[in-house]
Amino acid sequence: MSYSIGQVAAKLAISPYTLRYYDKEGLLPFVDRNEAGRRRFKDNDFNFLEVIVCLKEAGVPVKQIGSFIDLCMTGDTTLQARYDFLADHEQKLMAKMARLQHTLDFLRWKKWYYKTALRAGTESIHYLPGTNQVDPAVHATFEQLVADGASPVELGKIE
Amino acid sequence: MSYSIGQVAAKLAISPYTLRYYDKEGLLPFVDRNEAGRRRFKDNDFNFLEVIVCLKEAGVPVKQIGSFIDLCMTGDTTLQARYDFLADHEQKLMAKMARLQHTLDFLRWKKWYYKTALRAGTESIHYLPGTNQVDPAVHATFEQLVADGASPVELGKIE
DNA sequence: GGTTGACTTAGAGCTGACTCTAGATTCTAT
DNA sequence: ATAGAATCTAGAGTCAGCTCTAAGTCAACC
Repeated sequence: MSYSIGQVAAKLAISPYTLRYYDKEGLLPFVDRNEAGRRRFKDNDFNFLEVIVCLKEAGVPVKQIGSFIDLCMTGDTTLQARYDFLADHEQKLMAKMARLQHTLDFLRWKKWYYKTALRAGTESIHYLPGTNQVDPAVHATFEQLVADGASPVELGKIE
Repeated sequence: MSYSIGQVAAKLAISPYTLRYYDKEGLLPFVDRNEAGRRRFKDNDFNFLEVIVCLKEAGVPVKQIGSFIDLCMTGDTTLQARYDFLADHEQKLMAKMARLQHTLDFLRWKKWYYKTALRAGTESIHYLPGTNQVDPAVHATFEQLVADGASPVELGKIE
């Protein structure tokens, strides 16, 4: 079974332009061509494409993905290097997810901030008396509610 | 207490160039200037800067962050819009984290793939007999191990 | 009083990742 | 057999998000 660039693009939900660009950047050295020079993707190529899509999603730059594919094409001597590459990006991705969790926590505290302001009809309930500056104690209040067992998600919900 | 652009840049670990760029894009309308026209950041400005950094980390484009700051400057009539904005990006961030979790799962399965190949000294243990194509059953084998209670993280570890 | 260093602006330059155009070729369906 | 759709390449264009340069201002120190 073989597939045209259009079929592969549809399956992966990316444009044929992008696939040609990836090819130009050396990400698709495994793709065959027919007599007319058109790309013919094999079933096994989807194993590579899956990896490419995964690394993209993980935020790995195209050039580095190219290096990984190079390793794949070189053979069994690069097995350790390929493992190390994946382990490295696993660590980076875990670090990123931890940062995103903090970001999410922050968004939830700010939602609570606006929810309470909305209930009061004005943001000024959070200001230091007589100023336009946010009282630093407001964040502490939120943190205390969470420490007392409230869910940040629930605290931010309206209704 | 007030801070120069350089001090703020150092505190946030971003370059003064970037801060000026954000200002140009309308993200810092709240920053005062001294008589000489130099930016003077106030303590309260860090509340805005925190939000900007958070939204950046969440992947919100600079222009959209500018719209949010506009809402903030407009006053209490925009409280609901600000809440909705944050709630929207909370949802988007949760969706992104779910995708990243799948990406992480994939990286772990591939680590296991290379770990087992390394143990055998050759990737060909994963190929269909007599071919250079990966046996689709290999992934199923990994999934079975996970279904039987193995941890994907442990399965990918070497030693 | 002169040098150094941090700051100012406008605007140019850079990078990554596409995205598209032009012009030619090939495949598919009637 | 021919129209229309899909593909090919080379190379140009686009966009976001910085990043830097140039030319000038200003404050601090020796």
